[in-house]
Amino acid sequence: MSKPAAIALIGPTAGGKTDLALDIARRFPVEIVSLDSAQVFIGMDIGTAKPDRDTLARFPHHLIDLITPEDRYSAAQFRSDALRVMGEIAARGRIPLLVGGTMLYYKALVEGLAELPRADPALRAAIDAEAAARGWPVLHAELARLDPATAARLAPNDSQRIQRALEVVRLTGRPLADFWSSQPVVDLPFRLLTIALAAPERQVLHARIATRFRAMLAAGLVGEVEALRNRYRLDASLPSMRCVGYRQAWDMLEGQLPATELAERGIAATRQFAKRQLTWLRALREAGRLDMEESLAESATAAKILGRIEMHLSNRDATTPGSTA
RNA sequence: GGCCAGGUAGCUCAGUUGGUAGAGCAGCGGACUGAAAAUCCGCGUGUCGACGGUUCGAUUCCGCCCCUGGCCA
Repeated sequence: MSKPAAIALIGPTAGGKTDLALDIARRFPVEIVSLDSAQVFIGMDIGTAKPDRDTLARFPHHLIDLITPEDRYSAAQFRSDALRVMGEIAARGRIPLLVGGTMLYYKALVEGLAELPRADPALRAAIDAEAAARGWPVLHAELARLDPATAARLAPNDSQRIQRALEVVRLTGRPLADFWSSQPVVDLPFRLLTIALAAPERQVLHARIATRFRAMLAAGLVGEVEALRNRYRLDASLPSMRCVGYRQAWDMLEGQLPATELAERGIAATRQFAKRQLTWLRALREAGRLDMEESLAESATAAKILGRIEMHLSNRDATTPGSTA
């Protein structure tokens, strides 16, 4: 019994993933599954570079527009949603094509996660209040008593991870490492072909990022954020409003950022985001996770990738070539 | 043309009572298990505008020149 095929197309922002995904969708019986932590938000369209209505009508995307910007999503939620949706697609006789740049989600899907308690908003609020009063290093010191191993690998100012580690240990009485060591080894129920769309030269990537962000502003990004502020109860600490572009537009609307600096700040934030994605990509390459790594700089690249996908799809089970379907 | 204030890292600037200089931002590298487009860690040699002079030694003092901004003609 061979596993169904699936494809993942990952790469840095502004790298050309979307266009290539549509090429693939025209050629093969795939359904696109978004691998993107920002496109899950309803109403956040311009700044997350969601495909337009016509494109979405022709090529339905899964796992976009799942929650409002008031709500929170997570890697664990993604993993469970993605596995469900991928199973449904395969049951229809089609092939899931994951497309996006949220590398933690990719990793969570492929490697799985420990069986940890989910986020507890009340506890997090309490921890935030403590941190505001005493500072994160103090909480880091507290963590060192409750979960020394985790505290040792976290910096005293790593607010988010200190908070999470404290949350887990206060909720369960067990340190994080405990959960990690009993984490089940994942056997992904798909034959996954992972294609990394490598960034072009840094200069070229930066130019593309600048052009794209200016286009977002021209398309009304600030108006989009204003409309969201009017419609929902939002604040600057929400994950939605911390997304690249949205954070800067928010700051401008709050009078914290001069309008003349919006473009520059948004572009810089996007570059920094892309750089972190590239660090992930290098780590994934070194871990042997990438089946193929191509740059769109060459005109022949798309054809090469399509060819590789064709091979992957015709190969019913690469690990046991002799098996019958 | 005269006077004043400046010319120091990619940008904005600090500083050196003369011993060749450091912040923020940007950039680069890294980490990453329910917020991940998040969060955090590390990395600072640059003709100190040019040319002369004084000095053991000048980015610092002096002279002259160039450039920028402002004011006055």
